Amino acid sequence: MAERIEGLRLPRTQRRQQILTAAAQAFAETGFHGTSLADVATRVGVSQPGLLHHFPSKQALILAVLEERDAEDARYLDEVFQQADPSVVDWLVVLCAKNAQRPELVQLYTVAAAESLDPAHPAHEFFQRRYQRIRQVLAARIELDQQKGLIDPVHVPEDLASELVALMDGLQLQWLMRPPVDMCGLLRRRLARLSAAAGVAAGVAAGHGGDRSDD
Amino acid sequence: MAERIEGLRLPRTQRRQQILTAAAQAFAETGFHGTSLADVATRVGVSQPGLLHHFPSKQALILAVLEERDAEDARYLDEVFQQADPSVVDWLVVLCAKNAQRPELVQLYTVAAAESLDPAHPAHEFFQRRYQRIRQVLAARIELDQQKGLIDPVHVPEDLASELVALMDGLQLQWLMRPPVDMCGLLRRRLARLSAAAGVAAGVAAGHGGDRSDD
DNA sequence: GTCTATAAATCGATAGAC
DNA sequence: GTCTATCGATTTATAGAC
Repeated sequence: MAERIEGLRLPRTQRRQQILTAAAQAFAETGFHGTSLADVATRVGVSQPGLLHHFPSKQALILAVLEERDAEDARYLDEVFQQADPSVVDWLVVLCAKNAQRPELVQLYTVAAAESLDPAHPAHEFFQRRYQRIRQVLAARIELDQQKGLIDPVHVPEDLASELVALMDGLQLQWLMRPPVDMCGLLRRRLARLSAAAGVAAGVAAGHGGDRSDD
Repeated sequence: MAERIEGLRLPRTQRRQQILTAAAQAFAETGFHGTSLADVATRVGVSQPGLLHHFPSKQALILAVLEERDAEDARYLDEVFQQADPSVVDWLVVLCAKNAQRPELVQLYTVAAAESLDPAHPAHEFFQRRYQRIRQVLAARIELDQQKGLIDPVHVPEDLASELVALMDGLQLQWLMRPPVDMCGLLRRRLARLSAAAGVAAGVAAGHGGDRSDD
């Protein structure tokens, strides 16, 4: 958006938002090393030093992009689940449905997470902390769901959290490829077995199971 | 390995192997765009034009690396399962155990697959074909296992194939981070439920299930 | 807040000697 | 098969005018 108008002066926050949006797209497509500041600047319609006026370095730019998107996500999920704290299944299904509407953002995180394995990558520590945090939050929710009888108590919460995060990451990758897999459908079916099994176990009590074997 | 000896002349195939090894490490660490030919050349102990004598371009180099490693993998798996065709569970467990011994290679594929989402990436078509092929092969094996009663027939083979590939990819990513997750342990436990469930279903016949709820 | 100009380094790739 | 030399383009970042 926005045709190039040379030297047009914009309010600080507005220009910053433009830059963050353009940078997110660029980093998603070509990664950190494959993206030049000139790429981003051109998308915004600003000169490359003009871009560096708002973010002091390329490293600062990608970190700002990642943190801004995380904060945006947190706001969205807080809004959807205002009062009640949702079950793990509901939480992940809503998140996946949201992600299905923004492939660029999913690609940004897929690419950046992989790149960040390099200790010299600017987002290396960011992603290490992020994965620890996500697993912790998810494990805590799993434990709550287990107490409510929504998830089979045989699962170790931390293990199931790692598995579900892995599944989502992997499905996102294949969903971004061609032909795309049915990311949300596959996740939903996997999650349905978690709750269905616990429902059977909790509802029928112990001693005799349902007809459905397993997943 | 190999301390730098200027101008040392090596046989074609040997030098090519050196280059492929060094390039695999470099691309794994910093990705395609983040790796320079000079990086790779220095690791090998050769000049940058000397490197380009063996591979005509950077693009040709990364493609050669990826194809060579795929072929190596195929040879290894053929060797392990010489006569019998293994079950899906055995096949994936062996593959995961092998991968656990070579984090650099796992990282190469994790990073390259994510980068390759960009249509302009040299390995874009390579990875699209690769994922299609892997899912097909895995789905065919799943179908065979289902006929043998090793895997619950409720699963759509193509769907389970996508899910297992996703799980492995995602676990690899978390295994490469710190703290690392127990990649093979988590995979094994997930796979155990696939076979245990079918075992129960097949062994006890239909109509009444076991005590174990689900996964 | 945005620009032009430019520094200083590095990139992939080629030419040609040995 | 390997090198030195080099081209031409691109990179991040800074200096300073407006």
